[in-house]
Amino acid sequence: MQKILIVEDDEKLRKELEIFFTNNGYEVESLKTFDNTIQDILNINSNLILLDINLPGVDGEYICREIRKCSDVPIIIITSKDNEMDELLSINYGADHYITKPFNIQILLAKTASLMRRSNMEKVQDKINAGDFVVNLSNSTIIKNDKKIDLTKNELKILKYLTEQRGKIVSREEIMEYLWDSESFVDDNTLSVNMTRLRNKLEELGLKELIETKRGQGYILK
Amino acid sequence: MQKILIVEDDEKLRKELEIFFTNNGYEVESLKTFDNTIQDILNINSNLILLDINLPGVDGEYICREIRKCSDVPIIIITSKDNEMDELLSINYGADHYITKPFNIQILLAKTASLMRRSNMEKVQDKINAGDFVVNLSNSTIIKNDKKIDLTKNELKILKYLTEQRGKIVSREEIMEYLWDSESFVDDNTLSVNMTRLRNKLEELGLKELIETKRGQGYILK
DNA sequence: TAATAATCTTACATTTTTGTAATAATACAA
DNA sequence: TTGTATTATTACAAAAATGTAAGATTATTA
Repeated sequence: MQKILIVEDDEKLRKELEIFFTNNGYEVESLKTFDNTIQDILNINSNLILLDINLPGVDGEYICREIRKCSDVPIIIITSKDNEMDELLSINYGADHYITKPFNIQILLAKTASLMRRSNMEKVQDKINAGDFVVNLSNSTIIKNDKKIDLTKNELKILKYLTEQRGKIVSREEIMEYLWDSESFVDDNTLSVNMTRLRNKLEELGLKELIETKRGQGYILK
Repeated sequence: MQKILIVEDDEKLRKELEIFFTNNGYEVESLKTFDNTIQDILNINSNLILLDINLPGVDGEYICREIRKCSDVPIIIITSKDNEMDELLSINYGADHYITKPFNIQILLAKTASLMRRSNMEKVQDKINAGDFVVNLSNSTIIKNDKKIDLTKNELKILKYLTEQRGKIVSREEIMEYLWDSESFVDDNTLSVNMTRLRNKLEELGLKELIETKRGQGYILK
């Protein structure tokens, strides 16, 4: 169940929001005192924060920034001032959306749902979709159509590196540094060997000549 | 250089946007005819799309959904109707933001910048930041403070799985299915062994008793 | 408390991954 | 074309990862 944290001093509005979001299937928690706001907010592990920017004796902008230092939780700012500077500021200090009082609560609901959906999807994006194939980082596999092949740690790293810079030439030195942290001194030829191994697996998937050698310059993933 | 694609039939507004974004350091491309809109949009590889929802003879909602099928590019909807249904709809069919004409162009600039920043960060999120430690999927390592330890494929998968559901109890069966695809029939005890190995590495990092056994139920990452 | 079932630990054999060495192939310049 | 530097390939040995077996712990319940 998704949890929404409400940080709002106006008791009437707070209650209204609590009831509304509870009725719409969310778990709701809210802050009623504001003398230790940042700590309180960070202690409550929520999926979205509804934050009134004009709390008594609290710098809302500062709070927003502090939250952002520790967390990517979506933040919706509630403001009562309708001028544009407010909007600009809220964008700049890390909030994901703002609404001005009074607001339409159905729109707020749609926006919270949309932000949470996005934030959930962002959780761990561990697949690189390269169009003609997909690299799965946590399984260490490459998938094309319905064929799947396991990659070893080295093969995965090379392929990931090249895929991220698809279309660019990547030097052998760069790849070697990425592979071996330039700690242990590994023979230059070892890269060639690993390259061959990767290429063989790619060819098993029908990805022939995906990695092209640019003699004297490096490799390029086409 | 970031590229913005403008899809707007009002020539005056289109020109204005082109000039404005060009002056602000973006590469701008725009659609002037709308008889093959979806294909045109998909062919132009842009970092953000500014889409007028009321194009002559074109269903903007449909376009938006079609784009979403193929791409996660941020979409900002331009609408002239100021009623709420429009906003709700735009949220639901995949747009990231909407603006109503006439709009303040500085606010639009801020919003485009913010959406593009977010979308760029989303590219490959291959690290799980768990607060007290970080799991790096492409290196297959776990990092705490400045200490780094290599994880094997199995250890990584178990830790990833538990971390993603931190605070929840995860059954042994679930983990085993995740580890071995329920293809090969691996002994139940093998999980225990892998668990021990992972726990030993975690302890090397000072992460003692991070994974707790819930006898009869599974494991929980605290 | 004793019996039982669940989980843990350790040691070991097998398989996989990795790096190196020796040799081959290739592209490019003289 | 020939010589040279760069990259590729193959085979092999060392290292790492993995699964299994056997026995040890631990929690739960009768």
